[in-house]
Parts: sequence; structure tokens; C-alpha cells
Amino acid sequence: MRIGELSERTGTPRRLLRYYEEQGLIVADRLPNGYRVYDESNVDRVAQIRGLLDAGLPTRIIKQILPCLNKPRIIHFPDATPEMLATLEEERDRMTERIRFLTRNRDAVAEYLVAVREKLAAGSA
Amino acid sequence: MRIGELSERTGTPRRLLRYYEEQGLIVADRLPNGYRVYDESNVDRVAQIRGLLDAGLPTRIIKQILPCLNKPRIIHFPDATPEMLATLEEERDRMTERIRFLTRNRDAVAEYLVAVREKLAAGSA
DNA sequence: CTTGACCTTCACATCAATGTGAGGGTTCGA
DNA sequence: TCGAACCCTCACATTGATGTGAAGGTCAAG
Repeated sequence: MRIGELSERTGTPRRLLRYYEEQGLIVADRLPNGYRVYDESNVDRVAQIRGLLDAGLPTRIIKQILPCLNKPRIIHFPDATPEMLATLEEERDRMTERIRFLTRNRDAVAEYLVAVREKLAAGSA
Repeated sequence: MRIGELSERTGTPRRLLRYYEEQGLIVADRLPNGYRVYDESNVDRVAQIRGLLDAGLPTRIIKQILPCLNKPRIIHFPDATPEMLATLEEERDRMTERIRFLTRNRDAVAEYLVAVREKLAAGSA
């Protein structure tokens, strides 16, 4: 498929698909006329990228961890340098931290909402 | 305490403390000479803000949910407009989504690391 | 052959979170 | 009274993720 279809199917502006490519997050083949061509796998990949971005990870980190997140559970080890592993561990811990924090705050917000609803119910009763 | 101490105790650049104030996330009293003064509660508050920022929430949303996250479990209801409640619900759901996504990916990264370690152990054995 | 819907690159704009520094007051101790 | 260590505001710079548009190539259908 070309960029327009991928854009529609992932709900991602073309501009960003090009940007992700520029950042090395996705790769596109080219038709003889220069048009980008994508295969199915890119749909999932873009979704993954967007999710990670939305989760607050910067593209340069996403670039590092993406290869470890392949669907086929065949972990193909890229040049797994020690520093890269260190980065990954850091990032894993950062994610864990984030999850903890986010969960705490989500729960607080949720509790608040419940409390407000009760208040409202009591008030209107 | 003045801005310098708060900065040190929260590990946050002064610049950002002023920025958070500008964004309405924290409030500071002023000494007669114009210096900002903070009390203890601001230390936690800043930590909270930084955590939420790090979790990917923009300041304008943080501003909305902060009032619902007070330590003393006395939920004091601000002008809880219906739209604000709607925003909060949306944000709660967004956070939940984020947590889910983040968890999945964190686990994937973690698994990857374990696999690599095993590989390395096998190789060196 | 032209029109319209694609695609390309390039480049400038924006927004939020930050960095950085200029220019200038206050306070306190040597 | 001078210097160091604070504080202030103002304002421009930067970075990452985006928006937007110009100038132009490709291609299928009328």
C-alpha cells in the first residue's frame, strides 16, 4: 500500500509517517517513481509507535526498543551491545515507574469521580 | 522556604518552578520584596506535577486533575462543572489506556532482556 | 491533453517543556 | 562598603512532535 492508505488505516497524518521514517522508526520501499510502499506489518508497527509516543517515550528510545517487540516471538538479537542493554533496562524501569505513578493517579481521579457522583446522587435524592 | 530551597528539595530547576506557577499548577506567596515563598506542601505538589508530566500529561490537564489529588482525603469540590467531570472521565480512561499499553510494552522489553541474558549465559557457559 | 488525486521534497510555523542569560534588586557577612 | 548568594522579570533559543503549504512529479480517467 502507499502512504495514503497507511495513513487512513492507522489514523496517522502522512506527515508523521514520513517523520517516523526520517527518525528510523519505520522503513518504506520505493516504487520506481519514488512513491513509498508499505506492507501490512507496518500497520501494527505504526500503532505500536503511536502508543509508545503517547506513553511518553521519545522516538530515539522507541527506535531502540522496537526491535525487541516483534510479533513473531522469535527474538532476533540485533547488535545487542552492553550499552543498549543498559538503556533498555533503564527504560524498563522508567516504564515501571511511570506505570506505578500513572496507576496511583488514575485511581485517585477515579475515586474522586465516584465521590462526586455519590455527592450528586445524595444531593438530587 | 524560597525558590532555591524548593528547587533543591524537588530537584527541579527554578525556571520550571516559575513556569509551573505561570501555568497555574502551583501558587506562591510573595515576601514584601517580591521573593516567592513556599510551604512544605509544595514539595509534594511539585513531585506530583513532575510525575504527571513525566507520565505524559500536558500542564493544562494536570491543572484540572490536581485539585482532585489532595493528600488530606477531604475531597473539596471545586466548581465541579459537568464538562470538567467529562474531561476527568476522559482523562481517567486515557490513563487507563496508557497504563495498559505501557504495561504490555514494559513486559515485552523485560522478557526480551531475560531472553538475552539467558542467551548470554548459555554462550558463556 | 487536461484534470484531479495521488505522491515527492523542502521549509517554515507552532506548541509545550525546557535552557540560558541579560539586567537588575535584596540581604548578609567580611 | 563590597562581594557573594540569593531573588526578580523579560526574552530569546532549543528540542520533539506536529501542522501547513508551496512547488512540482505521476498517473488514471474523461
